[in-house]
Formats: sequence, C-alpha cells, structure tokens
Amino acid sequence: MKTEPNFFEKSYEVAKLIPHGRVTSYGAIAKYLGAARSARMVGWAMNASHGDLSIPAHRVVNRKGLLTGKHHFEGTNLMQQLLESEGIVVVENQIQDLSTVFWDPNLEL
DNA sequence: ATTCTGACGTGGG
DNA sequence: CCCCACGCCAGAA
Repeated sequence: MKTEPNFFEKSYEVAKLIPHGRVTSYGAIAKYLGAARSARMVGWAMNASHGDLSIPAHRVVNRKGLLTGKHHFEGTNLMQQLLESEGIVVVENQIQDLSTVFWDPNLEL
C-alpha cells in the first residue's frame, strides 16, 4: 500500500471504540491519528469500511453534529434511525445536545 | 499529467 | 451562529 495502513486501521479501531449512545467527529479521529489536516480521509476510511457492520460509521459525524454521511447509508434516514436507537436526539440530520453526546478519542483515550 | 469532487476543519468577517 | 475562502489527501474522469 502506498498510503499508511495505520491510518485506516486506526480509523476503524477508534470507530469501534465509540461508546454506545455517543458520537465523534472526523476531525477528532483524524487528530487522534495525527492527520488533523486530513479529516476527509477519515470519511474515506469509513466509506471503505462501509461493508463492515462492526464499524458504527453512523456514530461518526462532522464537527457540527450534522449527519453529512447519511446519504451514503441505505435509505434516507437509516443513520438517524440508528442514532436515535441509541438515545441520541437527531432533528433534520442535526444532532441535538452535541456537546453532551460528543466523544473525543483524544480526550477519552 | 491536469482538473474536479468529496462522510472535513479552521480562520477571518 | 452563518458565510466565504483556503488547505488537505485520495480517487475518478
């Protein structure tokens, strides 16, 4: 692989480490990986892991708490449905009380 | 090789 | 908080 496999590997690891009922941002993960400038690559990693149900990609949103990636999931509200199923309040693709449900790997780990 | 786009983030206004 | 511009890396056309 040309790119650092550790980047993707860690992305999956962190995603799996996200507690139930919590969410994090791509930038937080990217920063934890040491690639804060490549937050987009985290999203790309999630896309690659899209086939792995063990990776709760629905718990990963952008820093605004907006479900930007819901469009990549099946249907149109699967991501929101999953989040609400975990007790997270979501309105119009926007996570409410983000500061409460937010989970930062750098902070918690 | 060049250009654009994209599950993003930050800084200035 | 919003809007605008730039940076960032990887992949597709």
